[in-house]
Amino acid sequence: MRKKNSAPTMKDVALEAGVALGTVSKVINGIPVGESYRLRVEDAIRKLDYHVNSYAQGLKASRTYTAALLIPNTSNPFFAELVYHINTALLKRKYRMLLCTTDYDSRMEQEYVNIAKQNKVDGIIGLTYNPNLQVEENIPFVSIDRSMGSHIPCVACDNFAGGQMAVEKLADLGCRSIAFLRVGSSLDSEPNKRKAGFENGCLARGLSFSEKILDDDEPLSKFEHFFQEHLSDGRLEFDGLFCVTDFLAYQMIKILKKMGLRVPEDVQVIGFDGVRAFGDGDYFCSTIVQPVRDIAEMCVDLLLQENMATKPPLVCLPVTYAYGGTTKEEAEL
Amino acid sequence: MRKKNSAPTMKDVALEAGVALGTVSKVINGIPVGESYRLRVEDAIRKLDYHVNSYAQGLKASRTYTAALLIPNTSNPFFAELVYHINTALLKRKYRMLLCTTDYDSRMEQEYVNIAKQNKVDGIIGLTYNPNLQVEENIPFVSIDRSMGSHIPCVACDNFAGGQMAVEKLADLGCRSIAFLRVGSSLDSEPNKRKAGFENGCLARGLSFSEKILDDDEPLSKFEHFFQEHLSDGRLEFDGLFCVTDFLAYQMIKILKKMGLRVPEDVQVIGFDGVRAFGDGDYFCSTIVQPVRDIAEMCVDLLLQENMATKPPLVCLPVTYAYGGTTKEEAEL
DNA sequence: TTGTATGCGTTATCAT
DNA sequence: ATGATAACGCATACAA
Repeated sequence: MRKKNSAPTMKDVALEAGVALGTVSKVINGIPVGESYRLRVEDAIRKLDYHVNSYAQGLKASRTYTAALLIPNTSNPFFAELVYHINTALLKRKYRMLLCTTDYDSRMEQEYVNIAKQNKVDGIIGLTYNPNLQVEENIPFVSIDRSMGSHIPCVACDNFAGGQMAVEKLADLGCRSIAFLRVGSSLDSEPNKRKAGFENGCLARGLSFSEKILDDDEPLSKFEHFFQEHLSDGRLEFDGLFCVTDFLAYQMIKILKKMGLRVPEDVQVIGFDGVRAFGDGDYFCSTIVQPVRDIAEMCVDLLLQENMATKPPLVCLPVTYAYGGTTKEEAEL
Repeated sequence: MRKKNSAPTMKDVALEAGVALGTVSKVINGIPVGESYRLRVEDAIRKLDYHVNSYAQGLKASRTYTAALLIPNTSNPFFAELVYHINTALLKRKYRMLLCTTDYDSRMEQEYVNIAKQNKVDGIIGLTYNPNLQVEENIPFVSIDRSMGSHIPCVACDNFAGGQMAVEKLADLGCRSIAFLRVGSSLDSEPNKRKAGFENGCLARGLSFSEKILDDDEPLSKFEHFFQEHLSDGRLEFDGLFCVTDFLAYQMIKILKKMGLRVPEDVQVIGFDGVRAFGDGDYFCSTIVQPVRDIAEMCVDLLLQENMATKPPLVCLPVTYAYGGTTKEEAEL
C-alpha cells in the first residue's frame, strides 16, 4: 500500500512493476530497455497514475524547463498579447512560464531577476524599465524593446521603419504637415526610434512637422494646450497626427473630438502597436502594427538557443500598416 | 574557490562563514542561532550572492510556493485583468504563478491539471470549460465561474443580481421592452444566471422581453436577422438591449449602427463584465461591472486556506453598474 | 546552541 | 541489458 496522501514516485512504480528503480527511469527517458520490462513499467505508470516530479528532476539536472517573463502588467492589451504568444511559444518547446508582473517598479524587476538568478528558471524574457537592472551573465536573458548591452539580445519591431511608414502613409493620404506626439519614459529604448523614423520620413518627403513630448508625470491636458496653440481660425495647422502608441492616439482622438475637430476629415491620425478591441475586434485607430507573434517566437528562440555566439544583439522585425478608421483611405480608391 | 559556472549552495556559504551546514539553514529560515554566527552567515550570503534553490526546497518540503492559473488566453481583456490581479494577489502571499493558457481546449485543460496533479504546484485556479475535467481531491483547486462539485469552491460575481440590475437600469432609463442576447457555451456555468436574472427582473417590472441565444459556432449575422425580424416601420420593437458580455454588446452596437439605428437614442444597450479600452480607458458600453480584483483575491484566499471545512462551495461577489455612453443617463438628471 | 546524518525523487555511473 | 548506488541542495531529527 502506498503512503497515503502523497503522489507515487518512481520507487512505487518500480515496486509495482517488479523492476529496478533505474529501469523505470530509463523507460521514462526513452532509453532502450527490454520490451517486456518496458511494457510492465508502462502498465505500472498508468495504474498508479504516476507523473515525474519535475522539481526533483530540476534539482538533479539544474534545468527546470521553466522560463520567467517579466512584464509590467497584463492589463495593457499589447502586453497581454505578448504574454499570450510568448506562453504559446514556450509551450511548443515544452517550457512552462512563470509570469512576473512588475508594475513598472524597478525594485520588483530586480527582485524577480534575483529570484531567477540561480537555477530556478532556465531563462528570462524581460520587458523592463529599470536602467540599472543587474543581470548575471550566466543566465539566458532576452530583452524586449530595450537594449541592455551587447551580451543580451534585444528583440523589437522595426520602430524606425514604423515611424517612416506612418509618415509615408499620411503623406500619401494627402497630409501636408504632421505632428508627432509622445509621452513617457526618458529611458533609452527602441521605441524611441519611432520619433527618429518620423523625422527622417518628414525630411525625405519635405513635409513640415512639429513635435510635442511629455514626461510620464505630466497631465495629458498639455496636449490639448498644444492643439490649441496650433489652432488658427478654428483649423489645426497640421492635418496629420502620429502618436507613439495606439493608446495615446485613442486619448488624443477623444480630445480632438471634444474640441470639435473631426477625425479623419480635419486631421488624420495614425498610432502604433496594432492593438485591437477585445483582442480580436477592430483596431482603435489606423496604426503601425507590431508583429507580436513573431516577436514572441523570436524571443523564445533566442532564449533557448544554446549557442551564445550566434545570438544577435538586436533583432528588428518588420511592421505593417493597418487601416483603422482614422485616416482617409477612400482617397486611395 | 567555488565550482565555476554554478550557483553557490548552502555548503559554499557554510564554508565561507566557517560554520556548519545546518546553521546556515537555520539562519535562512529564521530559526534563532548565536548572534555572532548569524552575522557571519549573513555576510557570507551577501558576499557569495547566495539564493536558496527553491526546487531543492520544494523537493524537501513538497511545497513549491507556486500556483497554476488555467485560463483560455490573455487576449480577452477580462481574462487579462483577472490574470493580473490573481498574479498580484499570489505575489502578496509570496506565491509564484505558473500561467497556463488553454485556448478553450479541453485536452490542454486536462493536460495542465495532470502536470499540476503531483506536487509540482501547490494549487490550481481554473477558469475552464471542460465538463469532464478530472481534478484530484488532494490538490487544492478553485474554480472561477463554473461549479465543479461541492468539494471544489467556485468564485463568481453575482450574475443573477447583475442580470436584474441591467433590467432595473434599463427600465429606470425609460425602456418598455428589452431583448436579451447571448452567444455561447451550452455548458452549465455561473454566467448563465445572467439570463435568469434578466427574466426575473423583467417579470418583476412587468416588462415585455424577447431573447436570442446563439451557439458558439453560429455566425453573428443571425443577430442581425433577429434585429430585422423585430423591425417595424424602421423602428425596433424593443428599446433596450442586454448583452451577456461587453464584447457582444460592442459587436451588436456595430451592427445596429450599420442598420441605421442610433445608440442610445433608438435603443439603449447594457453589457456585462466592465471591460475598458486599454485596460484603464473608457468602458466600451454601459455595463454591469465584475469585481475582478475581489474575485482574484477571493480565489487566492480560498486556494491557500488550509482548512477545507470552511471552504464554501460557491462565493458570489457583488457587481456594480457603470455608465459607458450607450444608455440615456441624462434622463435621470 | 551547534553540528551531523539522513532522506526527499530523480538521474547517471558503475558493476553485474 | 539490468540493478545497485551516489549525488543534486536543502531541512530536520538527533547527537554532541
